[in-house]
Amino acid sequence: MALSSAASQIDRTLSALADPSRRRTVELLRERPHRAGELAAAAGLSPAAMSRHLRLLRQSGLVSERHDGLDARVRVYQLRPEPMAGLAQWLQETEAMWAGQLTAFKAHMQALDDDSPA
Amino acid sequence: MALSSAASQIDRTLSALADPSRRRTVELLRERPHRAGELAAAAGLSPAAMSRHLRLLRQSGLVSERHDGLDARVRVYQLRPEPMAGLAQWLQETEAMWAGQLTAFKAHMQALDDDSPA
DNA sequence: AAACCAGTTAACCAAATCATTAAATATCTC
DNA sequence: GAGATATTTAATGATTTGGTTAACTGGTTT
Repeated sequence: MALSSAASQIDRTLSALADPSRRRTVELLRERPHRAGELAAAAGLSPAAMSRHLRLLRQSGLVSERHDGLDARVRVYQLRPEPMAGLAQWLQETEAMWAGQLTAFKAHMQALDDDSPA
Repeated sequence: MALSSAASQIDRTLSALADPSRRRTVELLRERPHRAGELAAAAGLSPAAMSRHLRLLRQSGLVSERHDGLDARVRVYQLRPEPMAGLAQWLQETEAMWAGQLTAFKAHMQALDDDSPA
């Protein structure tokens, strides 16, 4: 199994998400795709700064870029599922040791969910 | 809900995990608690460097420290579940978005289907 | 008590990181 | 074609980060 490459992908994902501006950007993107300019404004950054963050997010595989159909100047960014899924899996491996505690926690959350109306 | 405080805890967790040496350390700790010296040797770091990483991991809430019962000089580090669970939950919110997009996609297809007939 | 051992802290340095401003690339609109 | 617009890239500078070595703190051993 290619553990080392998987590991370095986790590293890339984590260091990409470590920056608050990039994490904010990802949170915006998980609602829906956004234009680069929208992201810059919403994150309170200059277009240049956001562009650099987006390049890093692209290189880390967290986002994909496409050109808008109507106006080819605008670039639309979208979240890619793979790195997040990989990180989730890494976390699950970590959580295995807490199986007992987590089972209790999940049972608690499940109980809360069950309270929610149909 | 205290989103901002929860957010900054996520930030602390992510930036703590972003460093490869610290991520390696966490991977060692998720098998079992370790002494500081063991962690330094296993991660290929000087005791001083590892000590600084452990301080940061402690401050971020990812690990707890205790003194060994027999030899009070040695410090045993252990993984704490809360920050990892918080990060897992944040990731789940992302997965919810995939489900949401899929739902939207299906709705879109449904709308097309409704247009199609006869 | 003297020497030793586990670990942390302090001071210092090199490398990485992030924002900013200015210039460059396309692309659109008139 | 002449601007305006959306975004990226380059150059620069300040801040942060991670490692090293050397001193320091407690605790142990003999």
